[in-house]
Amino acid sequence: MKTIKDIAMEANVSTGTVDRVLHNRGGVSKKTEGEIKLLLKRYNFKLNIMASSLASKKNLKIATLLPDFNEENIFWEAPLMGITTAREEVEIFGIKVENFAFDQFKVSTYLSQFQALLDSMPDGVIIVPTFRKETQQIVLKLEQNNIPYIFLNIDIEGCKNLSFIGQESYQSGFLAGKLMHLCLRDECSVMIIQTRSSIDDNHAISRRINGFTDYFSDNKILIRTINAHTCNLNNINALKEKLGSILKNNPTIRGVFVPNSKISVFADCIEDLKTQTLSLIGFDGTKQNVRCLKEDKVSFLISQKPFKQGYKSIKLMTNYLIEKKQPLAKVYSPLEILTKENVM
Amino acid sequence: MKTIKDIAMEANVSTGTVDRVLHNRGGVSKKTEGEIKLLLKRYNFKLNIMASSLASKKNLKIATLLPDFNEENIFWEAPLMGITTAREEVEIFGIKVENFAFDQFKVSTYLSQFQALLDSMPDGVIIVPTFRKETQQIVLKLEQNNIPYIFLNIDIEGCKNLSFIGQESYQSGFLAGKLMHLCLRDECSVMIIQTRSSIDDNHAISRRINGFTDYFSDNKILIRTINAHTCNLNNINALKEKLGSILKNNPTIRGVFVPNSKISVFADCIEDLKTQTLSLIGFDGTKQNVRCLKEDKVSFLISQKPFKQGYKSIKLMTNYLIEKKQPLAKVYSPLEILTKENVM
DNA sequence: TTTACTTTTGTGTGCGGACACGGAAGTATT
DNA sequence: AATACTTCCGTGTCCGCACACAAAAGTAAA
Repeated sequence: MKTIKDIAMEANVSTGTVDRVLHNRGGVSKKTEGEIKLLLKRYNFKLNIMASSLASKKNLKIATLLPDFNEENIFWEAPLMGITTAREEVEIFGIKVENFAFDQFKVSTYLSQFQALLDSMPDGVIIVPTFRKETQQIVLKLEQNNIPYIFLNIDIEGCKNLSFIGQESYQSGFLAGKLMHLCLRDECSVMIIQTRSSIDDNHAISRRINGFTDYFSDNKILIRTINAHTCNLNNINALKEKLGSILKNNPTIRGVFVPNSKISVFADCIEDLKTQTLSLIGFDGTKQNVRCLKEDKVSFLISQKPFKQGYKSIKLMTNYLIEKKQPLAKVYSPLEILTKENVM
Repeated sequence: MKTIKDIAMEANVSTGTVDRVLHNRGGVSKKTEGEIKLLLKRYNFKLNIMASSLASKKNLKIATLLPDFNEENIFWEAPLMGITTAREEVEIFGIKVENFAFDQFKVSTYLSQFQALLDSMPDGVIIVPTFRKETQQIVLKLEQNNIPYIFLNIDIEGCKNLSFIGQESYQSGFLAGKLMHLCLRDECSVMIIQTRSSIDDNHAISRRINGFTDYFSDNKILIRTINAHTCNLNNINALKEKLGSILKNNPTIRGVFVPNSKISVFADCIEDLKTQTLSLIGFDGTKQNVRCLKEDKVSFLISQKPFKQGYKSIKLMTNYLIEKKQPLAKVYSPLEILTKENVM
């Protein structure tokens, strides 16, 4: 492994000059710069990251902006854990990670937390762009400050984000269709439960539904889908009543598809109704969902490995900040199929 | 973050003494050693790996012993790629990785390649213990030389291996049973194809079969299983003939279960036979198997993420060698379900 | 040619730790 | 008390790089 000193000797210059070329610090004549770059290429020179980050002592900071989580909405815990794991791995490179959390039901907190984030002067930002319009303003400020940013979990087109890390929504719905089809016998109908709330405003949910229904039409499988719209997930009794009446009015329903991460709520409701046997398919391996899987209330979950996504976001940003490694524009997580027999 | 210097100052000793304590180099009085260890604990002192490996310049070496791969048997390519990826990540820590490959059909190459490995004086070894008896001798030599070793993919009980990285075979068969059940309608039979060869001598295959059949008995599902034994996978015509006659004699067969990674071979045979529609379930996402998945010849593959396993083996060994981090005794890969809709 | 200034290059120090070496303190022997 | 050891501990150098500072070389104006 060649060192800077080696290169410098061979180019008949000092290490300082090589250093300047390596970091585009300027102040080097065209001629020597050319010679040095040639040698660098010839030997495929790689900086020794250990020595480099040891010497630099520059403290880079990555800031994250994620929805917060609580008992009811535990989904966002996983990405944060991934971020925390990655944080420990990169802190040795002199990289600090600071997390900001907002209430995904209150736009105002999104904006205020972003302001706090911006005030902390980060060198890179990981962001879950929950609100489309507000995100436009936000990224503008980031771009003004020349701060690179990565979208996590939710994608918004037309931004200059370094990368998007998440799921192929359409395909995940398509996969759900396949699994649902396997669970069903003969002719029957499937209920698709949609939750009307601002947070589902991102297109991911509708893309999942499209993928789901397309699976059946693409494969020429006749099936009736019944769309159920629910609003308040907290009012369990109202929910039960609503679901109960739908199931009663549609006795051919054999499958339930929930295109968001809340299937456990419905699974628990339906369990109590104890009508016909149903196959439930939903998304994300949250604790509650996994419990339902184990209790045979849910047949399949499709997970996007949120832990991994969080982890990756930090790693990619780190690689970009330290080594200027440009990540892929879209980093899609594999679609993981969870069922009773392969969880944990 | 406290440094050695900080600790030394607070203990009124020099950095050298702290260093001696940290590395158990001896030559420190009980009294001062106690004081220093107290401070180390109090501040939860962590060595700066960057500085540490930069200064040490000790070149640790990890050697691997895996079956080789070729056109017919491509499975072992994936772990090796994982190892190669990890190699790049750890070489900065001054760790070299050297790979040795043996012919999994020839015990003699296993032993001779091990000898070559041993001659290279590695500091840690990753090994796929394909042959049970010979492995007993091998690990003895490793233990004599105080070389830690990790079992990859195949587990052998009663050895002092640092860790085993692989799959829960029984559970993976059980999962296969579940998926097979989903694919089947009504009463029918399932053919289990076993390949008689010395390499399947490890218990993993039989555990998979046990898990598979247990799924049906545990869930009180009546199903008939037909065991087909094949020997030579190279003689395609003989294979076709054999499978063809079995299928003809057992017209109720609707599912085919192949408990090793060779399902593509059978899938291609059966395709040509074009008898009844069958659901095929097998293991491992090799190129050929994935092709069959895409061509709808195979319904499901259960993958053990061999790339990841290889990757992890190097990382775990590195952590052990550098930071003396003891890995878990058993590191089980999650059982990944692959189907047409979620590959790639 | 001298002076003033800009461009280009060299040098030195420190990041945190590993380890060789030498020296001080303590113990045993004569 | 002098000598010979052993035990214990401090110092200095180097690892490969970043960066501030100094110095040299080149250029332009007087």
